[in-house]
Amino acid sequence: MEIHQLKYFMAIVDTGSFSRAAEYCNVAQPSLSQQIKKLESEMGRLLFDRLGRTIVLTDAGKLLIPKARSILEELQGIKVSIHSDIQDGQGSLSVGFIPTISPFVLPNVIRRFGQDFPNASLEVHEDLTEDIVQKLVTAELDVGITSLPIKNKMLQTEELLTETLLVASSQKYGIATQASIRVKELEDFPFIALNEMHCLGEQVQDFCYREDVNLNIVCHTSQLSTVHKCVAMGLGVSLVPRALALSDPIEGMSYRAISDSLPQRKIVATTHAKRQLSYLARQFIEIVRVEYPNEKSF
Amino acid sequence: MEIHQLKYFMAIVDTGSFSRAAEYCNVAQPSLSQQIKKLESEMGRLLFDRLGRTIVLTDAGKLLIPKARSILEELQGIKVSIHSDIQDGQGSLSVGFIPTISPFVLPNVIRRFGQDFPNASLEVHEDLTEDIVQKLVTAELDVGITSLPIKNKMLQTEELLTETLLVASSQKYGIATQASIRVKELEDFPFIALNEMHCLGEQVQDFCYREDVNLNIVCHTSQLSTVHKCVAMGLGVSLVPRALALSDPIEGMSYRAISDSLPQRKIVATTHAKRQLSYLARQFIEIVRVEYPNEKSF
DNA sequence: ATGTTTTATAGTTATTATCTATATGATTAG
DNA sequence: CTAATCATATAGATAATAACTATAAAACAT
Repeated sequence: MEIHQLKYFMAIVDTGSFSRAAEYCNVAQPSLSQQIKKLESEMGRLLFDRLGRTIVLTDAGKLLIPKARSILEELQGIKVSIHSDIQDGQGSLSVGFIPTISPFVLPNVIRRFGQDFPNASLEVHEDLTEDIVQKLVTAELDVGITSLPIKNKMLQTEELLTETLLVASSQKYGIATQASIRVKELEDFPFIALNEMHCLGEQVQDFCYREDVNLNIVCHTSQLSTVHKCVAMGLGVSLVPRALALSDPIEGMSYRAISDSLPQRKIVATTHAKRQLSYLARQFIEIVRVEYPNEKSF
Repeated sequence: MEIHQLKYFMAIVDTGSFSRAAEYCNVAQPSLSQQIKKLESEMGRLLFDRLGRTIVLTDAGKLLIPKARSILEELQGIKVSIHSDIQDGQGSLSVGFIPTISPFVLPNVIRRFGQDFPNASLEVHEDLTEDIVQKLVTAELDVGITSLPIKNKMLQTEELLTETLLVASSQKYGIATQASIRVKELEDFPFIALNEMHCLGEQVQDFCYREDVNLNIVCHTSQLSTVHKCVAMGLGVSLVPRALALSDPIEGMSYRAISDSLPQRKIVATTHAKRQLSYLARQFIEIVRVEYPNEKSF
């Protein structure tokens, strides 16, 4: 059964004749005769009784009408309907965050996305950069919110913001109240380090290496929140993302910028270079950009 | 947009690859590549992202899946569904009765048909033979319940029964109580005649002409029920269908067969010779055959 | 009867889906 | 890092098929 056969059938039904239907369909009349004959033989029943000059629907023909009409309408509407479904935010999106970003942005982003796209289904993964990269490559994820560098050349990144790392410390250390903090002063305090499995841990290491700072690391933890708590307990100081200070500040702690050299990380939306970004993905990235904590300055 | 394109699309979705889908569809792989490309260009959107070895659905692709599946299933089911709709008695039927039949059979036939085919829509016309013939020819009617002769050669008839005409009279006349009635005796009583516009009127005339009976017609009416009432009032006798006596006998009247020559009319189902009889039409004819009043004998 | 109209059939042409062969590009193995 | 392998895309040829032209057959109108 072919669509043009159903079209011809409906045209004959609507016009009441093969000839007029042929004209309407811009084909020659014998084409209709042939195609209807095919349709009839496929259905195993006549669709029309040919009474010489006039034709009449058989019972099978009558019953075919609503079905044929429905199929043609459905087909007709597909293109437009997909277009509007997309604008409607229908669809699914699978995104990944690294653990040193998700705590600050995930809640707001999920809420906002849910508000803006109630018909979309969102799947969120929290993973280390490495795993996110892998899942982006295999298309398990549509978008990854990570920090640079992303070295996989299958992927492309879109910069969202540059995030400063601030010196976090409790009041116990003088660094909390100094007029300004210089890089080299980091050596003077015990340091709470994030495990290198996190890109943030690496980034801090790299920064210190570049700045020739020899940290006095007294603790390695695998979670940023643990780092934060350790600092709050006065076990040492650390370098933490500005967003942490904005989103989850702990009472009595100070978060201060270094005056002579800013440690920074670039937050990016990472996607597969060969995949076209879906509408939802683009909108999601914009939501992250907007919802990323960014109010006051330090 | 063509059906095979949707089939290929779904096969690719189901198998996850062009090659496997091609195998599944029993076509070569390039055919799929081409047809999907066509589909994509018609939709104005990519359906798959080609990531080298693997492919991933785009958002448009994901949204197409349910629509394509629904259309294919609908198409798939059409043949069977029409078949079962017909067995289900779905459809419409337009039938005609002549006025000298309808009073006896219409009510029962309509009731029975409605019970047997609750999903069918029945349209009943009461018309003179001539009009029924015309409407059968133009296919306004599917079936006509008439009496012979039907001379139009576009039509065919199927015999339902042979109906005897009985001598109807009131007790006023001796004919009501005689041991037997002979044709010639009809001349001895005033006769109530049905207008010749009715085939029954003609049939009575013809019968009398053949039997060389000279009726003493005292009244011409255009309705059988009027004939009946006139006879009941003792204005004369008449020849009426057996079914009238069975269906609407009037208290105190006699309905008796002629002993030496039976006037009869053949009741037939008339249909267009070139139209195939629908299932409903066949069933309808059988219902008329069964429901036609036929209990006792006279 | 004759001309007109409508559908069906026959044979041909044109379209187009499919095929084979091969290129391109990506992942896997050595 | 190169070679082998696997998957999709492209090119050109072939085959299937829908469409065409011409004409027949049938039915209706004049």
